Amino acid sequence: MPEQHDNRPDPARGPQPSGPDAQRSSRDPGRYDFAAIEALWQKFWQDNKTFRIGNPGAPDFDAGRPKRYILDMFPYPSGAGLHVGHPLGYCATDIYARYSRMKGFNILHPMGYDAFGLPAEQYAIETGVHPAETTARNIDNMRRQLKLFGFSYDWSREMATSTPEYYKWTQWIFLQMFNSYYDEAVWTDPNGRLVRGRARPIAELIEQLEANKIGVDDALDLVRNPADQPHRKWADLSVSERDTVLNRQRLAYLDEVPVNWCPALGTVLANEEVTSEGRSDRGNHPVYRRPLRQWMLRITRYAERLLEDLELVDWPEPIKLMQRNWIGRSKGADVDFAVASGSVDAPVVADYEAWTKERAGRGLPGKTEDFVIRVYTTRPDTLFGATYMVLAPEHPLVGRITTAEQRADVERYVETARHRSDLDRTADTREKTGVFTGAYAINPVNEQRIPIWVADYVLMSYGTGAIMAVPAHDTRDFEFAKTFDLPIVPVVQPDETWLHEQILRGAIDEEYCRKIRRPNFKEEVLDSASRAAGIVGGITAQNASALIDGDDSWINQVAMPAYAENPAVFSEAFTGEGLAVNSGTFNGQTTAEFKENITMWLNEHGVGRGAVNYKLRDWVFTRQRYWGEPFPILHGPGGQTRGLSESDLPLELPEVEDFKPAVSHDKDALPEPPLGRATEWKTVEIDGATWTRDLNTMPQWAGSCWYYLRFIDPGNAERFCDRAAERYWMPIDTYVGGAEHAVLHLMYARFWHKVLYDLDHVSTAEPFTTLINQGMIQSFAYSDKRGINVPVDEVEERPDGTFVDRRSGEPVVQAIAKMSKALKNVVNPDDVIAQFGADTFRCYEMFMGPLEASKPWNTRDVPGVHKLLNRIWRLVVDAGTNELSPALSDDPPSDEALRILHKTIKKVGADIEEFKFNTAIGQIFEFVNVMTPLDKRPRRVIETFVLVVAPFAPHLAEELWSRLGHDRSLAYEPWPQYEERLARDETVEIAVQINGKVRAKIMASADADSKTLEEAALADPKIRQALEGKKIRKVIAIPGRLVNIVAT
RNA sequence: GCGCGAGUGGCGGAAUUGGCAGACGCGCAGGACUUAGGAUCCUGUGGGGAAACCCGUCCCGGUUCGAAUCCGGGCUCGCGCACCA
Repeated sequence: MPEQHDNRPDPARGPQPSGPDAQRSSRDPGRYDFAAIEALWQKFWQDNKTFRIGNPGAPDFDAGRPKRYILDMFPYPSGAGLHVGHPLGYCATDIYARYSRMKGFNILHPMGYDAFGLPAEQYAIETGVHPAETTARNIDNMRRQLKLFGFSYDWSREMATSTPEYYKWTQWIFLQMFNSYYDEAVWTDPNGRLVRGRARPIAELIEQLEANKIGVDDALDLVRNPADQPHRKWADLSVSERDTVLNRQRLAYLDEVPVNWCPALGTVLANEEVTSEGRSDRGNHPVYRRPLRQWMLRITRYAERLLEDLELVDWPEPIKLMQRNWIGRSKGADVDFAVASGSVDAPVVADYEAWTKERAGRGLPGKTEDFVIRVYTTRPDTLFGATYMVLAPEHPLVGRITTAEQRADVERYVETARHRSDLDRTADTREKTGVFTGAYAINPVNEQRIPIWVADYVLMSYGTGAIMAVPAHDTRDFEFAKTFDLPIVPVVQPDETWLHEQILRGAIDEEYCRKIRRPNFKEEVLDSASRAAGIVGGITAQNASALIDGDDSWINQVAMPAYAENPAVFSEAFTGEGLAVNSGTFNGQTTAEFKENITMWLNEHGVGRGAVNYKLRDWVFTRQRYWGEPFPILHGPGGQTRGLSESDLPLELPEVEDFKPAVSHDKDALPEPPLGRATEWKTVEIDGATWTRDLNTMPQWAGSCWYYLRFIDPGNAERFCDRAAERYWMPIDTYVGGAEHAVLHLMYARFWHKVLYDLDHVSTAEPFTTLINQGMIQSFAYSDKRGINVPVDEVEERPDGTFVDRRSGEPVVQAIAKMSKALKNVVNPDDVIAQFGADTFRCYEMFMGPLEASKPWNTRDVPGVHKLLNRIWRLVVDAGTNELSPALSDDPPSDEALRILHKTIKKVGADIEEFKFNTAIGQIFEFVNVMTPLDKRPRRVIETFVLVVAPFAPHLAEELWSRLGHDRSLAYEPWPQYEERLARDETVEIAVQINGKVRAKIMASADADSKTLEEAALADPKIRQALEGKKIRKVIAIPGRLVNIVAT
């Protein structure tokens, strides 16, 4: 707890207003001079370090108090500064923090800057100004703006991710990942939960390798049980082989992954930056998909835990759902398909019978043989319907199994696919393309030879990059099979409702019917359906309803046979569940039974097993940029990698003259990132050998993955943060930010946190207990009849509610949109504060509506809130004299005054706890509405009310508190208590309904029971009149609410 | 296409989660005080009707004594994912 703040500012000595206001102030000495008041108190808070908080162990720190860690998502210091959207969340957390302080919590409420990033670098490329310089300037401006709002941050903890003191620890955490592997064993975590798998120091793995408890196979993958499997010993491996083995286990590892490479821009582009023509969004240069050696983070190992632990946090359900979808867990089976003998020159299963015999009883091998295609499916129950296979164009087997006759076609196809961007491949058109490889595989369940195709609708990045195609029951396979005339065998009986709907919707593929020379198929089906249902004249609008309501036998007589004969005549595949058909001994089983049984069968025969898959991919962690954290890594002469030791951190960003990426017109040229120009920095001599530094930088997410930990102990030079302080402050109780970070930032930060947790560096499994997403602040935008945007401040509303361009008088139309320069509807917080003050800004944004909702800024509404603050001011200060208002009275407060006060304390407190600030301010309005007309205002009531207002309008509240005679800041005054008895009305109005319609209102005591209410209601003259001649059937009386009389 | 969320006066939004729809604010109308007001204060303000009353929470249907709220179907808007096998 900070010590008492006793330097009470004297308002008379505070900054004196000047300019046009000064004149008015001489006539209105006691007016609400927000500018002076806000400057005064901001200086006071700063001088007195009012909001500074220590850590456990500090002399003035009371560790006995409960804590709240209240955090905003920190901003990127852009050149444009804060827009009105930023402070929305900041105001909310500040109100909550100020309130919580008054409630007696120790509050950690810090602010900083996510300062590495592209805009500063882009600016440097264009102007030559160093990003550090731009960033520092932008931070200064943003700090200035943040301070204008009077946020109660502990500014001593301010920091930026781009300083070496900070990124030293970003690099350190990266090294933790580099020096760790994922051990799959189940363990009990420090919180007593059973968890499968955790990060462990890679030194532990090396120990086991050295002790020969773990071996290595020919492909340099781990052999877990070297006792009964052939393997190589660690001692016999070369340096680079060892490096490869470890690289495959590290949580931060190097891998060749396909990226969008633009040689002309000298950089990798995100999918979003590539046009559908496969060219760069900026500059229209060609883009190639090429494998590039990248740093990767093995987040996929954490997929299950990231999914499961969503149960531990209190987040908005939609955000949890987005994370679940992003992780994309699915359950199914891996199945091995042997490439058929004689179909290709490559090694194949010469003797399928012997091969199956050999596999039976042994389980699925960890790795596939050369001549085996492994697929993943969520529907192993449809295996009998797998009539062909598809490999992704990038699948390594494509080149090997393609027959000589098909080679030219396949190669051409693969090359085209390489040039299509991911975006294009997944674009809406989705026309199915593909080429037959000439090879066949054997379906393990029925030993049928099925053709193997290459098609780009199969993605190398999901599952195994190969699928078994079941055209009858998968939408994509269905389309593909129809395009290329592949057989479609139904193996799941569609349910009647589905068939019913297909026929009635006329979902029959007429084009396909013409193709198979049955052009009248649709009519045939519909006719016989109608006939079976006893309807004459085919299916018309009237007859359709007869079909719906009538006899369903036509489904079994007509639709089922039509489907069984050829499912392709329908427009859609049946992808639902149902009973198995055409599936040998499995016929008749339900989908669920079948899945279970076939998985067992596959297991027994050594051709498959149950499997779980995730959409989540490992995180590409490399950027070919300058303005980011350098990797603390050295590359050796033999291609081996080594991490810097902790004592060599931070590895500082070198100075370079030119920030432009190296540009080339050779698509195969290797990129040289800007760091390559730091010739001195680039290389290091170790024992006579030359090692090279990694020339890439980390992505912008890196710094924000752990900043919340640094806030706990930002000055610590020995550790990323003090252990005891971490244990006290973590987890973050309340985290507020935009929903745009629902997936990436929040997922990445949770991942890093779990790694640190596994390695015993932090004490909680999850970093963010409660998450709140503030909505977007939109703005009205106006456009004239030519569609040209008209600046907001040039638009005038006319009495009839229409809008005109003030300059031309032409009508304009109003729309609600994001704020943007192009729409000329940006609102600058600096302007609003200058005109109305920070307290007004804070209250206005909170009053706009629910925090989570997107809502339009409407400058017209701001004066209303300003007026509220003005009225509060005048409850205390006399406008004419600048003295305390003569209406303030020391007489005992009236019941009315007490009731509104206690109601207000109760409502505002409850609303703040629930982040419902809009209704809290509504209640403050009500208090002022009741208090204003009173000619005697009880001083104690007003004083208490000032405390209630303080979290929302802290400058105003401090000033009034001070004028009311208090000599210390109210920041740590206890939040007032309310008495339930006083917060309740004694008598309430009760609505009396007859048959649900209000017919009368009666006054009753608030705690009158049902019986009393019923009697009072029936005694009411209006009710008696309305009930005349009617019989009362029932009376429902809800105490405190209403009475409903049911009468006929 | 799949998933999620939301539709309430002229506008922003309330409604104890099934109990008087429209709290509070803006805007608008009228009034008071003022040399003046973009200040302040008071009154009114969902629609229709002279009134008694009637109609009203996107639309249609249902459950219930009672529905903005729950259920079924549909429409519109916003967001997320998008050939994930």
